[in-house]
Amino acid sequence: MARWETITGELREAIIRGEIAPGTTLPRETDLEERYGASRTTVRRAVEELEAEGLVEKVRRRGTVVRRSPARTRLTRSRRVYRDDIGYFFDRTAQGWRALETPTITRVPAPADVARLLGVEPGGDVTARSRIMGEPDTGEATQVAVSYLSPDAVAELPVLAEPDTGPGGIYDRMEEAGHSPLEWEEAISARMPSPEEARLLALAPGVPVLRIVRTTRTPGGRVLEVNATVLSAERFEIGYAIDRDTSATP
Amino acid sequence: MARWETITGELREAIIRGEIAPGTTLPRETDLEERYGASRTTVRRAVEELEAEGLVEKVRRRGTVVRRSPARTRLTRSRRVYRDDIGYFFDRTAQGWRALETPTITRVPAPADVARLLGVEPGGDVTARSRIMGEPDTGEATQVAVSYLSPDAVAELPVLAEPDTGPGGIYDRMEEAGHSPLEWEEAISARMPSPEEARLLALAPGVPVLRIVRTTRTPGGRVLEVNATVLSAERFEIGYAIDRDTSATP
DNA sequence: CAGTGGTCTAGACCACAAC
DNA sequence: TTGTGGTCTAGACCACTGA
Repeated sequence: MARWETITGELREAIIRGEIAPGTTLPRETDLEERYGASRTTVRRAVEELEAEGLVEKVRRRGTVVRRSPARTRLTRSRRVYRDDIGYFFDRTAQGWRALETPTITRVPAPADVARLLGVEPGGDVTARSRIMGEPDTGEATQVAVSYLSPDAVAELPVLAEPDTGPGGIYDRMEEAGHSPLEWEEAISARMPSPEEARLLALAPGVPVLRIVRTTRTPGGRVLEVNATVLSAERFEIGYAIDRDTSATP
Repeated sequence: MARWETITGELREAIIRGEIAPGTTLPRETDLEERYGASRTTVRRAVEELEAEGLVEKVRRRGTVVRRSPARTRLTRSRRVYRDDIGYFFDRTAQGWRALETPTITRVPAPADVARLLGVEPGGDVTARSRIMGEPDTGEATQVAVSYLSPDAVAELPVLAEPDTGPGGIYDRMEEAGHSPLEWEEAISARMPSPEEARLLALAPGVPVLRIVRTTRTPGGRVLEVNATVLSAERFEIGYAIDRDTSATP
């Protein structure tokens, strides 16, 4: 085992056992050098590992602070989609967030999974409607939502590529155009953020993002839109209840 | 901007644009030193960043390889729990995996969120049933599932702390003891793996894990068990369909 | 404004695995 | 076998920010 791994291990154990409490700092780097008889590089390598695991955060002039995990906000995914006068919504708990600005319309290379769903070649440009959602009061960003539009859908309904799509948004426009009732499904995964996502969402190092991909289909099964929402995995979890299939219980 | 950030940025862009194709290698470290006129430390710092983002993987004697993301397997969460002769199951697609060994019973400090659900003090020891699930053929581990048992439940039903809990497993034992029908809910989040999880699941650096936490309650709302399943976020996604609440549509 | 972490250099030897 | 990345040293100067 490398020297730095030994140091990482001892520090990690002390943190998990609570000997170094959340909010307090690890010994400063020069102290760790002395304690372990290692060079600064080695000590820093050891602490970098803890940072990548999301256990500590380095703060200039203060030291390496043991992170306290914030309580996660639960998003309760509706297993039914609801709508009100404004439009469709997919989450009973999302009412507190608002788009912080008008959607940005760009043409971007579709991510591999989105390209597959939209049926365009990987790396091909598609129209994207990007929104940053957050707390209206503080301006704090909590989610980055990008809606990738099928080229066919944009050709049929150019309004989908306008910043303002009118009452009810893109889904109402699609349904008015004869694609009613739309069908949706969602998939949840996670990955490390891009540097831009980390900046927008103010993510600490070592914090992954949850990615919710919602696919919109016509009743015939044609994909009109893929919405990818990215949010801090440290601050959010996605919950749902499970119904018992009583008919099958012996 | 630090010199290493510049290097990271250029390499990242080349990777995303496909100029350095998945499966091929970045220039070797000595070449990067020369190209950027930087020391080895600086070059390595730049590449470490790409590794932490999950974009590249370092392979000895071969070089720094651009990773190709494996296709994700979709777990379709049932919104209903089913059961057959074996017991309850929560996923229509999980049939291919089997426990690779008998459950390990240990007493471990409950993770903070689990402690909260079980109503024990943070850091307090609870009984844990740990299972490694995987491909029966290859022995490859795909999921680590730990079932944390409420102290009350173990006191009432000591069999829950036995490796073999009999036909139907712990849920059948609980229901036989009068807690029928059990109720479940799930929450999905993500985090970076512990070193042990990374080893067990053979995770590359920069790959987070999905964590599915399922809570088992009595009809009266008492929490009997919390099951935490951890799986590679790169190899799995969790999907579900969304039903339309037709009654509410105008 | 001083002390913390951040960046960078130049050089050395090691360990592993693909060739 | 040997070239790749892995580890480690000793030392220097910088930049930010909280005491």
